[in-house]
Amino acid sequence: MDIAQQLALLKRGATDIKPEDGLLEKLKKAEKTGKPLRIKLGLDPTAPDIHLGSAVVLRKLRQFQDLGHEVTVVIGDFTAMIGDPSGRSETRKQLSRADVDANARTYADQYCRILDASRTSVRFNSEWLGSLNFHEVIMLAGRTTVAQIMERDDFARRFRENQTIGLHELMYPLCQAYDSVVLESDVEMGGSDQMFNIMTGRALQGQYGQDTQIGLFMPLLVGLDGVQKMSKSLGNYIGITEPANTMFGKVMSIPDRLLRDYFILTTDVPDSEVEALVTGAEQGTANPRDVKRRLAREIVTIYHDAMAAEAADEEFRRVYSEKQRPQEIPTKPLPAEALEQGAIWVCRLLVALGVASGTGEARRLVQQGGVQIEDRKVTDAAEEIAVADLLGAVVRVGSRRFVKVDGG
RNA sequence: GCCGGGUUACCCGAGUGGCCAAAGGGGGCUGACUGUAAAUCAGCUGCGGAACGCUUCAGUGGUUCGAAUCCAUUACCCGGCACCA
Repeated sequence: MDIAQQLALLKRGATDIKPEDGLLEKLKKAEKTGKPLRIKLGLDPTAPDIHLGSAVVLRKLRQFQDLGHEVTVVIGDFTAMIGDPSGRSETRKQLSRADVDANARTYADQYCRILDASRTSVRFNSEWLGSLNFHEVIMLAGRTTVAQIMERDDFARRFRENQTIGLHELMYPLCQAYDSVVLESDVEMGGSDQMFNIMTGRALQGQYGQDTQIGLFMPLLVGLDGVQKMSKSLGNYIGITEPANTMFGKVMSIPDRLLRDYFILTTDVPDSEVEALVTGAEQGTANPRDVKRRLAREIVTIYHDAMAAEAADEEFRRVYSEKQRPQEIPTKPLPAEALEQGAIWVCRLLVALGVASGTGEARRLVQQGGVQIEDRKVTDAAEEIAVADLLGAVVRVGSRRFVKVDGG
């Protein structure tokens, strides 16, 4: 692959590269010297679950690796004690050593599904930040100015609005920047919210007389709700370890307007093809549902395999397009009370099967016509169901929840 | 330490003595429709076998026939000021 092609590949999906022509320079340098580039990614040790959103950056790193470069993942265990002030108002809680280690292990299990482990090293930034003495810290702080640090949007805003800014928070960008100095990184990746921190790294490297890193920024992937960024805590995420069927279904539930972003950021489908697919969906020459199915298959193939994707697609069509039962239905035993009395109140049954949290909710489901027992819609919320009608029967709640009653 | 503001359901947030199980929005759930678990529209969304009852508005204790609402107090959060320099 020549350099122009490499550049095009690496630029795909990126929101920003700073400086713009820096990446080209770096690639040229690597080719000339034969030395791989060092790509750095800082990770927060608090949230170990990798989802499609966090995978956007990881997949970009993988592209670098496939081109022969080296990745260093920095676990910000030291900086976590400060808490990156970006955006959030509440101070982050401190993590114990054990928590950090446990989270890091979880990361390791997950990131190797995307990264090439042989070209990845993992470092904790407490390794070098933890041993700086106060004199060194002050000297480090002297490399920058208050005016520079206060350029950061959220600091500027908080200052303007008379909100508290801890002095230690001002040190955060400096810590992350120092990581880059220690690692002598060539490229630092991050979400678009990392702009300031990464550029501070670039400036600090210059202060230390190093070749300065460039920042490569990827957009934040919008979650299933179509509004907020994908995150575990908002529940609008697709985890990369989720079962194929779940993953497929979740992809099918994204709003149509996110199709282009998802194709570009989460799959390897070539740009030209993405464009054709998406415009087809937008102009009605292609069924958006089918375009989305294609997307879902691509994604499932990446994290499972082509066969699993095919099967998930089949299953989806079966259950949602043809309104049939899924292949596998979880089985639950018939509640004891039903056996004793020969019949059971529908609402109590739904609670016992775990599809309703209380009889109030169950009553609502029945009244709204969402409950079927063996293809018969239950309409009377007071109905008693005979045991004979229940053994081995499939209970359907809504369009996607199925439970089979144990046949005994 | 002082002064002020705050704490309401999954989340945000209205409510300042009865008409409050508590507006509105978000989220979730169900239905209709279809091109799909998209979009749109409609309903539901404290608990209970349910035109009745029960438990809720940070905790506790009061006032009152009656408290999310008034008083006292405790805890926590947010401001400001002071102390110290």
